[in-house]
Amino acid sequence: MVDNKKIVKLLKAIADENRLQIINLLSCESLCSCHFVNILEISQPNVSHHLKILKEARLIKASKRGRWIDYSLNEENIALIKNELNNILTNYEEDCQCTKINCD
Amino acid sequence: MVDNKKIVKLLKAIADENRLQIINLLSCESLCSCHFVNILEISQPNVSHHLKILKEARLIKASKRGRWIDYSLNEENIALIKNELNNILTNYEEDCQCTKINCD
DNA sequence: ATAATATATAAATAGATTTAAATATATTAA
DNA sequence: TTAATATATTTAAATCTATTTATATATTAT
Repeated sequence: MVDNKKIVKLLKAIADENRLQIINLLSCESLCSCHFVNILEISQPNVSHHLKILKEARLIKASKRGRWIDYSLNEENIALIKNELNNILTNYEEDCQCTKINCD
Repeated sequence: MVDNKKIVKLLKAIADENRLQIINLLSCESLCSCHFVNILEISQPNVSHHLKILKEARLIKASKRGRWIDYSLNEENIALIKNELNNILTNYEEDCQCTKINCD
């Protein structure tokens, strides 16, 4: 049986328009927080909050560059999620918990 | 650019422990609503609510059998969804929206 | 027809998440 | 050292989601 709690946390991390767009934007270049404020047109503390959720889910990583913090995708972990999503959406015999119970 | 709104709705549909377990259970057999009440140990209206969300996301389909309604995975649609999710989490050149903007 | 059962819907509430406003911290520039 | 800038944190408000309770609808069995 899959560890649903952990997967749900990961899924919740990407199940948000702003955070999904952050991931999309980071898929071609690393960016610092200020760019998300401009591009997503949401407040700076809000961006900071979404970045924190993505960081905690280990979907992105941060690296300090002077005054700025560059964010980039955590590719390995994103590959993991991709696998997990595939598993969830794929009929795996070993996960089968058939009840073989009748309704009445 | 990917249609984030639609995808977020899908992700939100699976980003829930009860709904994820419903999908797990349906991966080996179709089941009627009463089974989820027993297995997930949540109220009948609550099960009904979660099934509705999964139906709206077209992840499951319902088929009436007398007094009962059998739920099963919407396999074709799940295959589609899997592709879309893979695209989001994969660095695709054509989706690149590089800003090439400097911080200061 | 009536009772029993499976599921759905509506309304109310509880819980969680998102956002905004204010403030704090850290770094650099003057 | 002081001012400016980038980011984080805290708190409160707003919004969204999940759950419960009560009720409705549909189907079957009696």
